[in-house]
Amino acid sequence: MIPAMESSTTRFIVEALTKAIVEHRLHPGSKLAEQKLADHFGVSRTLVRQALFQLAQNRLIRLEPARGAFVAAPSADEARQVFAVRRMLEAEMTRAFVRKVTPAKIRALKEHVAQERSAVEQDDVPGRIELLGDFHVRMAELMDNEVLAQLLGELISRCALITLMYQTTSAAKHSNDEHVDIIKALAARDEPLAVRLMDEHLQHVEANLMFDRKVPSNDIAMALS
Amino acid sequence: MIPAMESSTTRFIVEALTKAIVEHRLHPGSKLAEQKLADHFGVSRTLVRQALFQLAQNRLIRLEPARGAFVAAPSADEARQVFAVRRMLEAEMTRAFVRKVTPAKIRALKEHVAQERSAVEQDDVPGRIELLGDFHVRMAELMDNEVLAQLLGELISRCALITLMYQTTSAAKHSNDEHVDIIKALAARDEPLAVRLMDEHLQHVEANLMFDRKVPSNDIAMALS
DNA sequence: GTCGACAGAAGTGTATACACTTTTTGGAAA
DNA sequence: TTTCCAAAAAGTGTATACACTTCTGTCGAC
Repeated sequence: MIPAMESSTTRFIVEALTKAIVEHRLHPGSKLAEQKLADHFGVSRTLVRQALFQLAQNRLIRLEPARGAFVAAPSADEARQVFAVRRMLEAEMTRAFVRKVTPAKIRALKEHVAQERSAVEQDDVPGRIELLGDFHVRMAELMDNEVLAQLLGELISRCALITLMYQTTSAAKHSNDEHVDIIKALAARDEPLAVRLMDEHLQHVEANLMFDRKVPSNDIAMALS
Repeated sequence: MIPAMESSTTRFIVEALTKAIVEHRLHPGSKLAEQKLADHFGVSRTLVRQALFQLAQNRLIRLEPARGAFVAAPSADEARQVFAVRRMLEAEMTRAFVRKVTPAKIRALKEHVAQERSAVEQDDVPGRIELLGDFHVRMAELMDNEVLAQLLGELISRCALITLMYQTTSAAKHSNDEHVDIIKALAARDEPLAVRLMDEHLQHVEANLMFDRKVPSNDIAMALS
């Protein structure tokens, strides 16, 4: 390990693991053994541990004392809470967005939705999940509020895990359609409609989750390769 | 260091440092040298580093590569963003609270406000800051949404740092009074009024910050500009 | 006197060592 | 075969070692 690697090594590990978890290559409940991860990334356990601590703060993994790290398996109850917070935050975000809307912003959102559509149509599951979530982050970014964007990003990471645990494939197209409708309302500066559509959209996403589905457990070497 | 200390040692360090930062015993910009902290807490740098990483994720400190950790000094712009997010989140939280209000919840809030008042009257600055912030966290907790409570808690920690950097003493009493008014509106189940009061309250808190006050910063460039 | 270079000190970044805990395993007893 | 227990293996938690970077202060060139 070259020391001048800027310490963003940890960040790299965090992102690789986040991606693997969010894209479901690492299943909820899987054990993340430090030495195995260290070997895989070619670093010492030190850096892996730092990364695991960060992931634990993001609630993507669970750390059990003296037992190790496990990919988080959010309960249905936690899922409901996360969605409740998202609805609160995004309702107001939508309001604020309408008040500050510009043609350029609408264009940016439309472009994003087009990408979504193509991912949905190609049945690109990981890409689809990421893009459908990013729609909401993109809105936050367009409001020039990094704090909001980052917070929402974290919430949506948690949602992605939940979504991938529970979401049916058929719901994706529906989400994409709803995004289109939301943009129309935003462009029309119809605040009540936009807020209502956003709220209903999030309720639909939540309602379509299948909380009774069973989740498998798997091995890390395969998922990260 | 006894190994069976459960690894909550790190948590202890995080909390001690958080308290010190939020109570302004560590000034924004101060350097946090790992070995000094390690000596102070009687542990190795390993645990201190873990704690510093966590604090960095909470935005209470800033980590500069190869240079070390410094107590964060949120910019006025960041303060505005944080408050914008709080207003979004808490407006909706207030709405939801009104819909789920019970006499017991009102009683809990009233009790809390009484504590606030006593801290304000005794000029207990750290206690006052903590309690005034906790009012909002308490509301979140009363809604049985841990995710919301924790998120708001983090936001308010950041606000506490901002507040302590910028808030005038006189504003505290005002905040306390506004909390009383909010509770009245909640008890009366007057949703529009409660939401409006909460929004105005947060705007007042923000407006009363003195962004032009010179902060005791170690950053020479800023101090001399 | 000012500037720059260099040596040492101080400090961070990563790896490794070691103590302790949990899990696994192998076999003996029932 | 099943159950239980002990010993080994594997794994986590913390401390320490060492390489590298940044800072500081001195000394010589100008």
